[in-house]
Order: sequence, then structure tokens, then C-alpha cells
Amino acid sequence: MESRIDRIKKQLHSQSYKLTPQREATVRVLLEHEEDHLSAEDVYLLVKEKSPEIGLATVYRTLELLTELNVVDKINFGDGVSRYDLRQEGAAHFHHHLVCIECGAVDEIQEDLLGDVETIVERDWNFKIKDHRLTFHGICHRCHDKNDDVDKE
Amino acid sequence: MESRIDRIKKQLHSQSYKLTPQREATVRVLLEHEEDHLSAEDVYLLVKEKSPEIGLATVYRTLELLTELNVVDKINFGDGVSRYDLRQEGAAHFHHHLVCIECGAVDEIQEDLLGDVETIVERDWNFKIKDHRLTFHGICHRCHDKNDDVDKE
DNA sequence: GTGCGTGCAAAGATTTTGCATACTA
DNA sequence: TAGTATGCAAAATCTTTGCACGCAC
Repeated sequence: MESRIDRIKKQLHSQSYKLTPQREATVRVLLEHEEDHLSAEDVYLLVKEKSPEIGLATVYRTLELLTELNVVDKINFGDGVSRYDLRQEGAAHFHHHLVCIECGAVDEIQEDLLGDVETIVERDWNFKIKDHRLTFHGICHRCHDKNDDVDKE
Repeated sequence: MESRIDRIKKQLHSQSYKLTPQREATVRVLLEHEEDHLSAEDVYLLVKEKSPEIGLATVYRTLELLTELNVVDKINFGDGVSRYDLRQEGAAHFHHHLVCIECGAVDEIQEDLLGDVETIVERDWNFKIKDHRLTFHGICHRCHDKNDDVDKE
């Protein structure tokens, strides 16, 4: 069976890019941390564990390349750093995020949710939507439960 | 009648902050460019026109203060800089943005749109929503019309 | 050998901080 | 006069770039 890495490799090749060892190591880190929203520095440190000779600039260049190819999304939660999020294969839409303002956790919502809203925006604002970013800020279920516990004590 | 500046002044005073001339100049620039999504540097240059002695650090500190007080929202469209957007008074929700990937224009949507979606998220993910960010990326109506013109030629 | 990719270090860009000074209640 | 707020410059952060070297076809 064709693996995710293989498909990414093909995608690179189709645009005359190579999947070098450094690029592969970077992609593997992203695959292994799909749930985390890693910063470039995070990726760098993780790649370095297995390939200590890699340079930070290479990680930046790889992430930029993957962003261009739509393999990853570059996202920004308001802290000073960019984070990189692997796109779901075949996903028509970018997933959404729930950012907890108490513990900082970031959860993902894969469901679409915005279908109706997009229809309205395209019609009423005459805007051709290509992509979207939706992030909710609030209290996650874990912190919510924790607070309940405290209340009870 | 009480002006917008007056109300912001009161809000500052209620938290023991002063509306100094520099802060007032900064707020005035934001009021005069409400549609514009200015970066800190933009604000600095505009404030400097009327108050040349102001320092960039003061602008940053003022914008940070206004963000804390929820007078402005700090937003980020993916270019490296933070932009500052005056909150609509009395608006229950932060407005949304339409970013044109062709001309870079940023339009605003004041309508809510997310009521139903928020209900679903709060219920199904047990997440207490405090705020949200929704940005659509695509082709604005101006570029869309422009492209039509070209097609016709 | 040509060209792409890399590592390193330096440069750039944006934002924050330290500190002496100025202002205000 | 005590406490804020400011301006300047330096520092800190994150990211990009220049350049010489290395590797693959």
C-alpha cells in the first residue's frame, strides 16, 4: 500500500522537487505529531533528535515548501510564532481549532460546520471562497471539568 | 453627546490608566482608519504625522493596553505582522474578515453568521466559547469583476 | 559538470525591555 | 513626591538570505 510519505514524495516530484533525507525527516516529524501544532523551532528540535546535522534554515525552507504545496497549513494563534499543521488528505476544507484560554491546549474540529455560512458569504458578498480559518477561543472541556471539581471542593 | 474617545477614556480610568496625549493620538488614528487593519508600524507613522515626538515603543505599549481592555483586537492575517482592529462598540461578537488573495484587500463582515455553529460547538465539544476568529481567503468582488472584464476583452 | 539542496552565519524584521527622564495627581 | 508613562537605544525573537560546499543525475 502506498504510504502518506510516498504520496508526498510524488507530489514533490511532480513539481521537480526532491524528497531529500532532511525533507523526509521533517515530514516524518509532522506525521508523528499530527495533533500538535508545532512551531518551526519545535520541528527543528524534533528533527534534530534523529538527524542532528540538520540546520534550522533547512527546516524553515522545507516548511515553506510544504506550505506552498498545500501539504501543511501555516497557522497563527496570536502568539508570535507560526505553527504548521498537516492537511488532512482529501479534506475539502481546512479544519478548525479550539484554543483554550486557560490551559493553552489546541483541539481540532474536522467537521465542516461552515457550509451554510460559506454559501451566504459567496452570495451576499460576492466573494469566491478558496479557504478559511476558524478559531474559537474559550474554555476547553478539560478545564471546564476541572473548574467544576474545584467548585465542589 | 459623549464621544467614542470619551468612553474609551472612561474605560481606561476605570482601570486606573490615563488617556495621555500619546494614547489619545493613537486612539484617534485608529478611529480615523477604522476600516484599515493597521500594523503597529502603520499606526506609528500616522501618529508621528501629528505628534512627531512619539516613540514606537509607546505605540506598541498603547496597542497592547488597548488589546487588554478589548478596545482593539490584535489580528494576524499570516504576513509576519500583527494588525489592530477597533472593536465595534456593543458588538457581541468579533467581526469576520474577507482577505482577497489577489489584491490583498481585507473587507469586514459585521453580521454574526456563527450563531448556529457556536451552538453546535459548545454542545458537541463541550467548549465554552468566549471569542472567535473567522477569516475567509478568496477572490473579492472587485477582482472577480475585473477578471470578468478581461475575459470579455 | 550543472543545478538543486544544505549548513552556517549574518542580516532583517518585528516586538519587547531597561533605564533615565518627564509628567501628573 | 510617588507612581505612571515616555523616549531612546539595546536586546530578544522569529524568520530569511548569502554564500560556499556537497550531492545526485
